[in-house]
This record gives sequence, structure tokens and C-alpha cells, in this order.
Amino acid sequence: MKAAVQSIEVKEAILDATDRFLSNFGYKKMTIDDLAREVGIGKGSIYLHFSSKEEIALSHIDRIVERVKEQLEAIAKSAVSDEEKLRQMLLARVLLRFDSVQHYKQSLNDLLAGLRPKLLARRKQYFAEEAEIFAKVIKEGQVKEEFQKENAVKLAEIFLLATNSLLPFSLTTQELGERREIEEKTLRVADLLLKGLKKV
Amino acid sequence: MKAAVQSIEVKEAILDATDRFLSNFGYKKMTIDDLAREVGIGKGSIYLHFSSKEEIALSHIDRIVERVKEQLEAIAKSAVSDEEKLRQMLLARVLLRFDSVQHYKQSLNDLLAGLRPKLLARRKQYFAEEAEIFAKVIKEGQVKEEFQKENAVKLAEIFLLATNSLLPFSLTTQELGERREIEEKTLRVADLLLKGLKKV
DNA sequence: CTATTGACTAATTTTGCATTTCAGTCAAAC
DNA sequence: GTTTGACTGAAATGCAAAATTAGTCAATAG
Repeated sequence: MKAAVQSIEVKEAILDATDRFLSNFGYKKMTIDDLAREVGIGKGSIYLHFSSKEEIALSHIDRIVERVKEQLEAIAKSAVSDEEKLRQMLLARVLLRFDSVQHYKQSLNDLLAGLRPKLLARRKQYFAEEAEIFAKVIKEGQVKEEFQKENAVKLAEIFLLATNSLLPFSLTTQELGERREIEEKTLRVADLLLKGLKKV
Repeated sequence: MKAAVQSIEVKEAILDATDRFLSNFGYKKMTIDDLAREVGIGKGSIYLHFSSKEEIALSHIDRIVERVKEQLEAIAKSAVSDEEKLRQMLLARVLLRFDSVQHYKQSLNDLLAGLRPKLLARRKQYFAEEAEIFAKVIKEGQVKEEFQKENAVKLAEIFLLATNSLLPFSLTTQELGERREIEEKTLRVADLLLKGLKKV
């Protein structure tokens, strides 16, 4: 079991280093040799954890989204109203992503230009998974007769869609604007959406 | 006056040709010589209408947004309810842009990669202008006591923000999805936003 | 015996340089 | 007064040699 724990720690360390290299140099200039040296393991050992360089970059993005999803689940389980949960969840999905790439000099889209098709495919998957979590909370609100009773997953997708332009994908956080502006905009959108959701 | 009309026709013809070259070859491969030959005028004459190649590409985008704004104004003046106006306007801003770049093989963002800073600056301006038109309609609804009475411009900005991820900027229309899916998503977002707007 | 490594290779990227192409100008033509 | 296309410096492109790198695997370490 020690070995398994160790293995996960190394994997995390590789992704930590990936974040540093991506933010400073971009995908192309990040080399597997650099990565191995930074983590303090042999180059071949990188391939014990990841099948390719692409897979490393993609896993790094996966990790960010996993963290977002964990945070969403935590909010979904917390002890506030369903309306407040949705508001906090929208804010979390936007700001956690903002904070995760704040130090990047290029947009993810530019950074990972070579992996675009794969990145887009994953993005679609991410949104589907996020939508599931939102849908769960919406359903709870529907059971309590607080929300309108349209298809919960479709409603969840709209919530994501309406905040997607605030995510740092094709724009850098610089280009998106100040963090507190983003926060305010997200809350405003959330407000209108929630009013619409409650309406009978 | 003949000359002035002629001048505008030539300018339009240059932008028409620009659209063809951009969609087929992209910004870099589009040359001023090609453009002049296509329009049937001398190269120097291009510069009687535009100050630079950048300006041509940017004017082409300007023209698309001008057409969107004209359409928005037309809907704003039409004889339907304010709610219906807003719904149609959201649909128009999304679908008119979709149709305008449907034949492009790259996203605008990639196509005009070299002009990104200038393009982003204009985008901001476009949204401000669109927001003004939306705000006008929202104010009318507020006067009729149909809509909630928050700052109309801020509300308008939210309407745009919530549909911005459906615009073909960093994604091609291919990547965005089928036109009718886009249409359906826009209508769903519009629906929720409008319910929220009406709520007291 | 398993886990890890880094020298190795094929493929890709970079470099340096010669050649071509092109954006923008302006004197001449219309 | 308009329009033009030959002209120019700057930028892009092509190309071959050199350098770098992703991924492998036989050797090594534990």
C-alpha cells in the first residue's frame, strides 16, 4: 500500500510540475526531461504514470475540473437552501477555474493548441459531469416545489451555458477582467437564472 | 454623389471579397494583390478605402456586427411584446453571427490571431453597443411594469453574457454544434432569463 | 523479482541563410 | 482629381544541416 500511496504522490508531483511549466513556458516548451528533473525521477518513470505528453497536459486539466467537481459536490451537500447552493455552485465553477489558471500567460486554448480536438472532447465531458451535479440540486428543489419542473438536466445545462463565457478557456484571466468583476457578473447571471428557475 | 455611391459599392465589394478570402485561406494568405484583382481595381485603390490590411479584416467583422445591430433595431421597433422582442433579439444575435461565419474553416480567433488585441477591444465595444439596444427594450418593459426595475443596461449586459458562449468566436460553427441545437439552446437560455426578468 | 532508469532512436523542431512574397507608397498615367 | 502598378524594405517561406525531444527498452538498482 505504501507503494500505491507513493505512486499517487509522484503522479500529483508530476502534475504540480506540469502546472509550473505550462504557466511559464507553454506546452511545446515543456519537455519530459525537464519534468522528470523537476520531480526528481528518471525520464522513463514519467511513463509509468502517463502514456504520453498529451496525456500529462490533459490530466492536468482533468485535475482542475476534478477539484471543481469536488467543490460542487461539497456545496451540494451543505446545509443551505437549494437556491443558495446553485448560486454558490455557479460562483465556484467560475472562480475556481479562474484561480487555477490565473498565473498563466496564455489562454488554455492557445497553450494547448496542438491538443484542441482532444481538449474540446474533454470539455464536453466535463460539462456533462458538472451538469449532473447541478441537476441533482435542481431536482431537490423541484421536489420541494421551489423550482419549475422542467427536465432538471436540461435546466442544469442552461445554467452552465449561461456562465461558460466567464470561464478562462479562449481568453486569459487578464483578458477576462478583474476577479471581482467576474465574481459580480457571475452573481448577476445567477440571480436572473434563479429568479427564472423559481417562477412557476 | 455618383462617386460617393460608387465608392461605397467598391468598399462593400472589397469586404465581400475579404469574406471569400478569409473563409477559404485565412488572414495571412489573403493578399492585398489578390483582393484588388478579385474586385477588379488597382492595388493602390484598396488604400483609398482602408488604411491597412488589418483595418480591412476588422472592418469585415465590423460589418457583420453592424448587420446584427440593424437586425436588433428592427426587432426592437417591431410590433410584438417586449418579452418577445428580447427573445427574438437574443436569437438574432446568435444566429446571425453563426450564419455569417458558417463557411469559415477556422474560428475567428484563430483566423485573426495576429490581430487579437485589437479584435478583443472591438468585441468589447460591440457588446456595449448591443447592450444599448437591449437596454432600450428592457426600459420599455420596465415602464409598462412588466419587468423588474434593476438598471436596464446591467440587465442587458447579463442577457448578452449569458448567450456569449454560443457565439462563434474561439470555436468554429462546426465545433459549436448544429445550427438548430444552437437555436434551441439560445431559446432555452432566453426563456429562463426572461422568466427571471419578469419576476417582481 | 519488481521498480526505475537514462542511453538510444526515430521523428520533430530549430537554425541559418538564400529566395520569394507581400504590405504599403508614390510618381506617373488617366 | 482619381486611379494605378512598379517599387522598396520588411516579413514570410523554403530548404538542408544541426539540435532537440518524445517515447522505448535493455541494463541497473533495490
